[in-house]
Amino acid sequence: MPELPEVEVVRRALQHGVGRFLIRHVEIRLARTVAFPMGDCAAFTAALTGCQLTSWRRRGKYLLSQLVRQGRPAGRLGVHLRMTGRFRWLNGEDAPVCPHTRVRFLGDGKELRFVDTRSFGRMWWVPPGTAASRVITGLQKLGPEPFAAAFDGAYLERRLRGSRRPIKTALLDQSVVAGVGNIYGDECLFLAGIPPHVASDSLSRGQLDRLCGQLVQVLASSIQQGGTSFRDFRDLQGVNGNYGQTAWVYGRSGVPCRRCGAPIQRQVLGGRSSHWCPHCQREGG
DNA sequence: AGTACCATCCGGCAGC
DNA sequence: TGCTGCCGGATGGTAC
Repeated sequence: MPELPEVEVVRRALQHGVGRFLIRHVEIRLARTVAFPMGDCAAFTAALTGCQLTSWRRRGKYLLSQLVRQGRPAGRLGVHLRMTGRFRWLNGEDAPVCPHTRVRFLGDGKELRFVDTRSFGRMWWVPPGTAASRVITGLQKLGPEPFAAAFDGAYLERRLRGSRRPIKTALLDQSVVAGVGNIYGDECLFLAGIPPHVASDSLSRGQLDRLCGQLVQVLASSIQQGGTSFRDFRDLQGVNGNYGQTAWVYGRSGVPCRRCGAPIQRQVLGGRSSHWCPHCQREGG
């Protein structure tokens, strides 16, 4: 369930908190976690042993770290947290290895640990000189970053022209815009006053402008809060968030809208549950 | 081509 | 208390 803001918060913590520790040993406790080289834990382990994880960048919900061995580029490490994946940074301290520990990067009394309850999270080693998208296929059809200048109402109008599918389904489509999941999809539709079920191509330019604006705002504010707007999120120290942000509609079906008191509706769209206020989100509104 | 729909992966948890 | 079914990102397949 980490979406763009949570992944960005993790990226920043990895970038600034973990630093360049030297990986002396890699322990893969669940082989399935390694998506490339698929089924070859030894190759993955060999590729990362002796490396430092230097800069971390984010694309959509993917994390990419530059690997450096003895001062030379040694490929990259890609990570997708999926729903329950999280990193734990152990700087000298001891922590029992829980049963959901999937991968351990160890070195000099420090450890970067990947813990993933439902084990859907994935890691890829991108060999030097290889385009990341050749190994991490999900990167290929990723749409623009919400914070990119190219993402605006005009872009959405163009991209969604002729599409009859619900706007909520389009928002979750990573090829339309990268990084939006169910929570922020519902929240930005509420903030923009648009019901989730309306056909994508029936929205006016003004509505699409508003939708873009609200999406950018809600993502930015969540990053600012530390990405703690959803209950399972933990920082690198394993500490649960401060619930800085409360959802307007997500997960609130049946309870009164925080703004107008009308009962929040729930509807399945594209196989995913959507939550919305029938009063604050009206067609044409 | 665009889209809908399904199963898959997995464990926590709500509801009976 | 113990079972069943729901839930969810992304992918890959089928079907229209």
